[in-house]
Amino acid sequence: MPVVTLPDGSQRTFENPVSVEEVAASIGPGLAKAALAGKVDGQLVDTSYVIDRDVTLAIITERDDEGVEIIRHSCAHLLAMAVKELFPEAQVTIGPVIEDGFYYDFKFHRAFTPEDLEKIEKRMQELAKADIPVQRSVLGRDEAKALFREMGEEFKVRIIEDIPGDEELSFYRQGDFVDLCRGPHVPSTGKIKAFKLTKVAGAYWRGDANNEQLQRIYGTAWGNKKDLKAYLKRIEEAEKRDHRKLAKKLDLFHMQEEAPGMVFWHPNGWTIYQQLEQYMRTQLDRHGYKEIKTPQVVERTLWEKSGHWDKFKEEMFTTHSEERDFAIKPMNCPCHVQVFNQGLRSYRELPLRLAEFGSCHRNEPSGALHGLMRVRGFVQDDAHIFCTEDQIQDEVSRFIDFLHEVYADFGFNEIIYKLSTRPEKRVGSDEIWDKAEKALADALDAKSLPWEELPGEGAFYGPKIEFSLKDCLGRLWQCGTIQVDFSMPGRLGAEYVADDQSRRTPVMLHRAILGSFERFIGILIEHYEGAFPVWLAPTQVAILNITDRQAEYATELCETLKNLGIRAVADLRNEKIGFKIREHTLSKVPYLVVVRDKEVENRQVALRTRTGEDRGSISIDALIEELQGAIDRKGR
RNA sequence: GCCGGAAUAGCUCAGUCGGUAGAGCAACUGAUUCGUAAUCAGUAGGUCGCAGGUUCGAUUCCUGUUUCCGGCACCA
Repeated sequence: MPVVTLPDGSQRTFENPVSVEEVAASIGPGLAKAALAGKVDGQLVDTSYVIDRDVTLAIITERDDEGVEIIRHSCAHLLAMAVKELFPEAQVTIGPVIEDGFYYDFKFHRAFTPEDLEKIEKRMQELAKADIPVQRSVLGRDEAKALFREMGEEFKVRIIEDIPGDEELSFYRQGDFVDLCRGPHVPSTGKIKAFKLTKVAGAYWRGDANNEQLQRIYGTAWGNKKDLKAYLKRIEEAEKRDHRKLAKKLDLFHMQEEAPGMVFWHPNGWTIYQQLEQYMRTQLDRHGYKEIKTPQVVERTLWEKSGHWDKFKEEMFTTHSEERDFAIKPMNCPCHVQVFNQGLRSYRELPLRLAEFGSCHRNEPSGALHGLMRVRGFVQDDAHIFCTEDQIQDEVSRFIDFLHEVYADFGFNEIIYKLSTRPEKRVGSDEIWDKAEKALADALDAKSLPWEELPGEGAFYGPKIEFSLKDCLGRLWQCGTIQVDFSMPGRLGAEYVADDQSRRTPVMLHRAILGSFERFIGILIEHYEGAFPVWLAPTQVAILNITDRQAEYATELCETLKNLGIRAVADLRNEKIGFKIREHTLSKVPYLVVVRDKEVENRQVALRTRTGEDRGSISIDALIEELQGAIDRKGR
């Protein structure tokens, strides 16, 4: 006599074992129809699951996140079913749920075309409409292997071979299509109501570039049509924010064929870049860093000593002169150690924080390039802290404060923290790793910051914390990092004299807050949709006259503002005011100042913002106060 | 680097089932001095990414190549 406890605390007693579906039906026909799965004692199960003991049960519907996930997963199966019907020679592999959707990888002798995709989607719609029941079954390992081998599904056989022997193998059948799957799934294909195939792409079997390449079909699926529509809208919005498109509109930078992965900054973009650099320079100084500058072209031997040549020679740009090989620096750290190595260092100088806006070049694989987000030539807000092991935690703690301050100035308040710990292949004793990992974890804990551990993801030379920020669309961007390095100072002969007169090797902390300026600006463009906060805006205020009568006053006002360091322009063209307003609004100038005869007479300005807000006539002093207040607020 | 797609005027795009191309905006010229998101008229602008091939003829078809786009892999 199972007693089922529902989420509202109510209990139902049944005479005999009952299925989830039956429980739902006993509550109401609407729920029975909406039921996608059940959650029995916290475990997701199919609606066909039979309850034969006392349990807690929640009926999962499209309103639950888990319900949407199940729909996505089942939609992947529906996709595979449609593909197998239309292209019987295609082989199925895996079809997992991803953010906002799913994909399914197929082995097929040719690539799927967009027309294929249309056909497949159409077939999926028919199959969904047919409301085909989805049935779960359990098979023995040999039986299952034989089944798939018979169907010619070699990849499924390989997957089964990789599943630990003691695990139960469950299968889901809908019509003639069977797939190995953990489940749960929707009870019938009719529950899949809102989906769309989005793209085809190549993908490697098991994510390994050495394996054969498969055809991956991506799709999105939602609990209902409304959510699907909202999602498609969201994608459209994100496309409008594309920094590559906005860069053209706002004349920020360009890239061209002769310099792939390199940026040609235009005056507008370079203004933003300069604001960032000057801002970081001030901040670094305030936080006890010394700025340095090191060479761009450094002999290969140094990269051999640092260990980079071995691992990254393919990705380094090289050149030569007078029989010697050089590399254009891909990173700054070895050069910073050279600066540290000049003269005999004392423990009293530690921690020594050396910062550089170091221009680096990496010959990234062509397929990786992506606007400003992944480039071959970039500049980091890079710094290296030379310190003792005992100073690690305090330095990390200071760094996190510094980083929070900077991110807040850009309006990024949601930050994700990840701690990557020792990988299998590494240098340094376990004792040192214990200490370093603990120092990083303690620094995070001391600030009560939530963090996730990524075991084995640390660099071979030490553990690291990675800081990701969330933009206004909820996308995550990893920007900041602090990495402990036990290896390079030793390799490059860094030493200091300790208080007991012994010579010791310092620990080096690699750290960056923005990451690369290029990428960070790319993120900012998308985050602000090109409407930069006043402190970063290429033009902060545009002064517009109505007729020539106000030209002199407008010019004078523009000069006054410029003398205060405000980026002002006077637009004196013989154009209608509406035209000028439209142009400057489209170029997202934060403040528009209109001067009419009345303003000239009263030495005032009529203020309008780029959002269309009319602030009326104010004095010049009030304008200056407004502008400077906005500049000082930064992105906060 | 791998798979697929794309490349036409400064920008956004149309077009040619093989007969050397067109729109809007921008630019330029002229007129207009016009109170808060587009004044009117005119002019000019393209070896249709690059290199080969097929063809009487290629921007169009084929091959190669470069770059970009979407994924995958990579990311010191």
